[in-house]
Amino acid sequence: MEWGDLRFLLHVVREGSTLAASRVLNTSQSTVMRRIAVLEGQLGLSLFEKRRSGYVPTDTLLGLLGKLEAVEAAHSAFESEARVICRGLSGTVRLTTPELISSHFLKFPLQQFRQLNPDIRIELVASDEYLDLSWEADIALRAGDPPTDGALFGRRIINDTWSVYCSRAYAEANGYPTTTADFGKHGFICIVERARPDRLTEWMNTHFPPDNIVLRHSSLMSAFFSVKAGDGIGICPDMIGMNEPDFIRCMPVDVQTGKEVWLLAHERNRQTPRIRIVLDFLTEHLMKKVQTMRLVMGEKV
Amino acid sequence: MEWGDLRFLLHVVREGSTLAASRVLNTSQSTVMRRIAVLEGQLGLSLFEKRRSGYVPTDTLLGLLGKLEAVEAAHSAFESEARVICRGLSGTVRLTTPELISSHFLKFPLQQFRQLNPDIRIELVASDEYLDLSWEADIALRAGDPPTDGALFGRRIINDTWSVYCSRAYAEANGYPTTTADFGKHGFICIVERARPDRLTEWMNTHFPPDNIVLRHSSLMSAFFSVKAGDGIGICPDMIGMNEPDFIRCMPVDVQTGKEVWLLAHERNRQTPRIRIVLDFLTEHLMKKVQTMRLVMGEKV
DNA sequence: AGTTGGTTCTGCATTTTTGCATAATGGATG
DNA sequence: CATCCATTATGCAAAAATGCAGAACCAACT
Repeated sequence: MEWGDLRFLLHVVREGSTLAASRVLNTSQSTVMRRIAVLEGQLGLSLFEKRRSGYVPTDTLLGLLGKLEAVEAAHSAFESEARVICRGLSGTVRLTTPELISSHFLKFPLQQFRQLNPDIRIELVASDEYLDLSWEADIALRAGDPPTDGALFGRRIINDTWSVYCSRAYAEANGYPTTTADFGKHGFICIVERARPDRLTEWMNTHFPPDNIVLRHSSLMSAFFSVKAGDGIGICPDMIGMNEPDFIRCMPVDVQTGKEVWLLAHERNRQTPRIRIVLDFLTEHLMKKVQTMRLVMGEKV
Repeated sequence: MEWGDLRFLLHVVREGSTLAASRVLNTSQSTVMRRIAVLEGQLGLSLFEKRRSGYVPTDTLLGLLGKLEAVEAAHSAFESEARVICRGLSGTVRLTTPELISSHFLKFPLQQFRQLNPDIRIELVASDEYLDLSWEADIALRAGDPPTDGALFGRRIINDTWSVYCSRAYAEANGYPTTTADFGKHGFICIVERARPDRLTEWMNTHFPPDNIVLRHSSLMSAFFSVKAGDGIGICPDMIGMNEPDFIRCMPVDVQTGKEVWLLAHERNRQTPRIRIVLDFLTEHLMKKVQTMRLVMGEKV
């Protein structure tokens, strides 16, 4: 049996047709159909009920699904491990961080790092989703709940506090509020949550006057650039807002989210020299920034 | 990455060269070499040190070996499960037993069975090696140590006692011994063990006069046919010898091997109708045979 | 009833993979 | 030193797999 046929099988089960599966597999529909046919012949089993509306898995196939998924998991584990080894051999460190932190906060320090360490190549993955630190990335700078995964190690950088900010241009033109009582005279920029609203969303819904919301953005990133453009007033993590020279901090967002910013890596990389070098550099850089912020904001961060 | 390439990789690791691996894989040496080359390109890793004496795995590849073997195991599990399902759907019962028991002891009863149960197809696998009853076979009739695998169920048929036998033709020409004191006047057929000698081998080495050993066979099967042909005197399990009309039992082999004959199946097949039918039929048949043997040999069997 | 948009399945052309034959290399042996 | 036997690696022909185009079917919609 050709092992690759099982990849075709898996995708037809998942997508429901040879056509849809061919799109995922980046091949032609007739190829998928033929590979399934060959597999059925070799196993001596009917795996699908072929209909014009698609391929419907038989009970026989459903009974094999667990084993099939285990095959996929084993291949994924192999490929993941191969990628980890490949990165190690090439002297690459893969760093993941949210979009905003990536583009706004790390660009300059990473330029510095590259000058100091030309042998270490940092591959930056900007993603608002968490990456798996056992294989998808080596280091994460992430904001969120404190980590609970015992296989990770690292340090807490700062509490993830937020404040209301506007741009200098906006303030010069309109003034800026220092209490929520002043909100009525200003325009606001909202961040629309796709997921269930969290406490920050609730705070905005409670305090931003509904009639004064001039823009709604679907991501923090786009909201940030809208505030920076002077379109209105919005909320922003202090770690970003405090370090943006064009921003004026109006007032704190008085919410206990429990979120923190952490710099993390996988336990097995604790002794990996090139990963430690990047971690130590980032830690030093970030702690200096945090000290500066503490001078301004006190112990809350 | 083409999943099938990992099969090629695994076999090259195991066989030590693309040529040897091609034999196992039933393909050409150049195909194997090219598939490895493609895989190395895709992974961005050097997997082998290519020498004229063969392919030597790199440390990189050795580090991936565990994951690679897990891929193979996952595929094996899938294929095994598919075969089990296939057998079930076709109404086949796979019965395994040693060569001698198979050809000599079961041929007639299985003919009877087929007449009584035309809907159940028995696939007989004659093998002196144990087959895995979770997937390789459904039922085993095997002689050896009592089973310890908790996943198997079945019943003990008989103690695996042995005796010295000769053919009727031999006896008519030469008489036959009833004690080891008579051995000096006869020719003997030995079974040469490949593995470490067991108690039966020791018994033969102790009692068969070295100068009187006329033939040495590498398997019980060939020794059996040699005895039957009248070439000499040899040992044989009573379960076979007692049921061979052309054999004369000279004397018992006075050795406690601890071995027994068992009829076994996997616990998960306990309620599978077609497997139960075969089990019940064989049990009945074998217990009748055993009763007959007990009349002759007493409680030792 | 006709149209639309999804699907499966098939014939044929194109592309890719495989196999064959063989050159080249290196280690073991006489 | 020559020979033998193992191997890897490569060019080219053959075989197999794939992709394309389209027929046929079916359900949903107008």
